Amino acid sequence: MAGKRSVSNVLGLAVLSYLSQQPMHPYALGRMLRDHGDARSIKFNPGSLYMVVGQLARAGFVAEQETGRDGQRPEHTVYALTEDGRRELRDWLRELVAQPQHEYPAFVAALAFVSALPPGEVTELLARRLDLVARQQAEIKGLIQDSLAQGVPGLFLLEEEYRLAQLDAEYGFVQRLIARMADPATDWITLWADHHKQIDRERGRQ
Amino acid sequence: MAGKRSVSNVLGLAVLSYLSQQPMHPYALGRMLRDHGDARSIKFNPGSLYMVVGQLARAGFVAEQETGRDGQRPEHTVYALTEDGRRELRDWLRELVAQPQHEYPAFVAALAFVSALPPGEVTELLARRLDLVARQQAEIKGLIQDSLAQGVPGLFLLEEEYRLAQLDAEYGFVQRLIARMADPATDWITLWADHHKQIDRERGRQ
DNA sequence: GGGGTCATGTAATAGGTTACATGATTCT
DNA sequence: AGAATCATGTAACCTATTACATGACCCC
Repeated sequence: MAGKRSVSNVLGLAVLSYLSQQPMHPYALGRMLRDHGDARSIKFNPGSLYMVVGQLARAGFVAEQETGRDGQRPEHTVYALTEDGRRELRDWLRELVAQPQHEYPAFVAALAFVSALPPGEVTELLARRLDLVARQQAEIKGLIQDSLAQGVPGLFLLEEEYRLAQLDAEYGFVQRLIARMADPATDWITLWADHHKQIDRERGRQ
Repeated sequence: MAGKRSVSNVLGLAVLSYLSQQPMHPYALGRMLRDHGDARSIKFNPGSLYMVVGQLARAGFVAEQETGRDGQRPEHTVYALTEDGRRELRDWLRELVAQPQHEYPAFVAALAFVSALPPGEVTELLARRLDLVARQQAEIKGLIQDSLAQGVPGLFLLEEEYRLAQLDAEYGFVQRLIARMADPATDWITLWADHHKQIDRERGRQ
């Protein structure tokens, strides 16, 4: 729907969202990100934050409101959302909710080239992955339980539930993959072996 | 396992993998990426390719082998994998297969801030997403069928099957989410309404 | 009262994307 | 023969990450 956003880093979305609740200075935004757990959903490092706020300001989505100070701490510039910023926030969210993006998870790349490893080793590696995925699932479940226990409404835990659903699917996929590789009917062994013979031939030629 | 790879862009993994089959020049690498469909798994644009090849060369993973030409086309530099490069390829793959990375899909960010939109609208947007997810599923299924029909072994379609599994999970999640929002027992409505009252209050204050 | 950590940010550097340049081949 | 596309890459620009600087506050 929107050709190209003037600020494309999703960290900007977080900034717009926080500023829609009250004006803030960048450092406070960073604290929010960390404390409110949104740094799990959005890649965050302090340098990028100032950059993004600068971009948002140039685009007219936020405006310097005042430059204040707290006690004898360094001065800080407080930013507020503009009317354009409010529109951008809603429009951006609409796009992200309604339109699935084509993404590039690391595991997809790994699968695309996994035949460069010998099959026996791949089976072992997948088993290790399975274990680590299970740990992540447990961790997220714990996090959700703790949050609910502290009174956080489920509405604010949707990201984590989504991650969990993705991890469940990944777990199943990897399990089935391991089984398929072990199954003699699959017949990847000869294919795989040929592939490696070719690699070795090439290697000899250098 | 590896502290920090000297080349972190996964496009470099694709380059290492192709070069393990035969020496090539960057443009040919680009063609492979496109034609072999790996550009669906790895973000690719021509500029980045030359950059990454340069990084790999500085790191000693690939080396200029000769500078040739084809017909009267411009000269081109052919690169070959080094022994270090072969090691890096295997090590990198091992890491990517065995260790799940923390990722930041756009939809996670959307979910984290979705309460900034009114609930009625969110339901509609989710329904549209559902439709688009279904289309992607169909597209991938078609792609897999076509490839199998043309004799591509399933071993080289794992990425697409993985994507499919993730999309299935996403479809289910979104469906359940829509249902939960419609369910009176969920009781997000008042919460959500309060949230928006606060936003409006804030808006008035500007 | 000295050693950490917090608050606030800037500057340097590296990484990635877009736009363009140039000649060859191919199409109509 | 002119237009379009392919082959090959370079350069300029923008984005993002890392490293550092400075003074407060806090702890023992």
